[in-house]
Amino acid sequence: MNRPVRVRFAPSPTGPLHIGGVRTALYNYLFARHHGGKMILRIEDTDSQRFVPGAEDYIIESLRWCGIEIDEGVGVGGPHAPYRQSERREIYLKYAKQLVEAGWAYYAFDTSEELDVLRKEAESKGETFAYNYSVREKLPTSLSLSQEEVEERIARGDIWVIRFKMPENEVVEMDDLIRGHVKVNTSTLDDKVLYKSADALPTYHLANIVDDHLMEISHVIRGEEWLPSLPLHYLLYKAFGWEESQPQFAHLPLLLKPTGGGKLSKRDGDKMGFPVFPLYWVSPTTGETAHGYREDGYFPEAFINMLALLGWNPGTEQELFSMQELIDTFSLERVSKSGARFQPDKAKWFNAQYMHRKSDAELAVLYQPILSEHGIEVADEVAGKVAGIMKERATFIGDLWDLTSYFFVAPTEYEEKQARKYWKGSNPAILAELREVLAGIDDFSLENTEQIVHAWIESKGYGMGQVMNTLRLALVGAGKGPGMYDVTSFLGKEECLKRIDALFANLTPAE
RNA sequence: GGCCCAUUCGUCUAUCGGCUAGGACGCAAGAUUUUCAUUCUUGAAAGAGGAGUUCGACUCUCCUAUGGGCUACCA
Repeated sequence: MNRPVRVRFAPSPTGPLHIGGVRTALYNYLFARHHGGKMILRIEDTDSQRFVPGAEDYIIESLRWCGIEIDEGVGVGGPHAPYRQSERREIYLKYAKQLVEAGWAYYAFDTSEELDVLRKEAESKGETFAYNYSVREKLPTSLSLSQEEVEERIARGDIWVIRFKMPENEVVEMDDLIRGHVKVNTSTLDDKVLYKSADALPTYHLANIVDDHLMEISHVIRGEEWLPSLPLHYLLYKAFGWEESQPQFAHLPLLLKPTGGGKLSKRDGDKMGFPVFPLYWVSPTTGETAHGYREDGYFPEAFINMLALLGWNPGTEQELFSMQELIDTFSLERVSKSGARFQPDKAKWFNAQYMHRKSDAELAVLYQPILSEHGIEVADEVAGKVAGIMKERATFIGDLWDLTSYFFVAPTEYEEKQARKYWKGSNPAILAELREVLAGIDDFSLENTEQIVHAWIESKGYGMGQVMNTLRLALVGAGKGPGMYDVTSFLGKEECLKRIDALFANLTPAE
C-alpha cells in the first residue's frame, strides 16, 4: 500500500526524555524526511499517576536543541489536534465500548488489590496468574455476571475497566520492518486493560491504536520494549476493522548500559560520569538534578551524529554526517537488530571532530561567554582566532580556557617541570640575548619574527629546543601551547618583552 | 517461571554462501614536532558451542548456552 508517510514520536511525560528516546525520535524524523513525510509529536499522558510537570516542555526543548523538527503535534498544532491524549479522553471510551459490543472486549469489576491477592496466591503455589481465557469467566466480569448486574454495578459507580478478550489458541502472524516475520500464539497472552473508569482514561494500548488510526500514521517506529505487545496491537486493528490502514511496524534495538547488563536507564548517567539526558534536568518533585549533553558542552550535531550511528549504519565507511546527510542515507533496512551499548568515549570523539571543523567565527560566538566569565573583553575576531589556533587540542568549548588563558593573562607562576628543565645553565643568558633580538624587530608578524629568530639561533649555534622552550617558559609559563610564533605575534612585541622581564624578576635560575 | 527478541575484535559495526573477516572508538608501538596536542604509519584484537543443509558456511535450519526485553487499572 502506498500512502503518505506519517510517523509519530509519542513520549510519555513522566520525566526527562533520555537518549534512547531521543534516538527513537531521531529515527522517526530521519525516516519521515527521507520519504518526504510528516513528523508528528503526540504526548501520551494517559497515566495520571506518573505525570511530571515540566516533562513535556523538556521534551519539546530537547527535540528543538537536537534539530528534530516537528510538523504536527503538541506545540505546533495540526489537522488532528489535540495531540495530547489527556485532551482527547472523550474519544476513547466510544471505541472501547465499540469493542465490547463487537464481543472483542468486556467489563471487569475486580480491583487491583483483589488481583494482587490472586497473583500472590498463584505465586505461592509456584504458578503464574494470568488474566486470560482461563479465568475471565470465573471473575466478576460482564462475561460471568448477568447483564442486569453489570448495568447495576456501572450505574451505582463501581470501579470498572474494559479488558481485551484475547482469543484462545490462535496464531498471530506479524511483520516487522527490522525483525521480519514474527509469530505468537494468543494463549500466551493476557487480557490487557484498555480503559479504566477510575480516571476515565484509556491505557497505552487503546489510545495508541486509536490515535495512530485517527492520525493516519503510516509507520510506527518505536523501541523494542514494545515488541511483546505487538500481537495485541495487531488484534486491536483487526477488532476495529482497520487492518487495511494498519501502519507498518519497526521495533528499534535498545540502547544498553556501557557495561552491558540492561537497558540504559536514568541512573546510569551520574554514576558513570556521562549524561543520559540531552538537557540539564531538575526534578520538580525531588529536586534531584541530572547532567545534560547541552550543558556538558556537546554540540547538538555531534550528539545527533553519535546517536544516529548507535544501531544504524550507512554501509559505507563514512562516520561524520550532517543532519541532511543522515536524512539522505537513512533507511530502516540498515538498522541493526541487537541492542547497542552506549559508549561515552565515542561521544567525546565525535564532539572533538566537530570542534576541529568549526570556523573561527563559530568558535568566537561560543567562546565569548567563557572569556567574559574570566573578565576578558576582546573582539570576536580575537576570540575566534585564539580558539581557532587551539581547537585541535580541545574536545569541548569549555576546554579552551585552560588551553588559551596565557594569550590573555601573563603567567604569574611557572610550571615546575618546565622551569626545572629550562631555567638553568646558559638559558637565562640566552633568553636575555633573545630579548634584545626581539626588541630590535619592527615587523612582529609570525613569519618575519620566525625568520629573524631562526637565523639568529643558527648563527649563534644554539639548540632550537633550548631557546624556544625557555621562551615558552617566559611567555606561557608552562610546557604547552601552540607554535611559539603564534604566541609572539598575538601578544605583540611589548607584551613579549614584559613577560621575559617578569620571568627574570620572578624566578631565580637554578645553578 | 512463561513468552518474545538477539548473538562478528573490549565497544559500535561491515559482510546479504566463496574471507587473507573490512572500518571506527579505545589501547600499544613508531614517525613528525621548539612544548602540549594534532596528524600519519604500524600492531594486538572477533564469527558463543554443537549438529545439520551444501562442492563450500560468519552468512541458511535446528538444538544448547549466553545476553536482553516483556510479563501492571506504566508507558
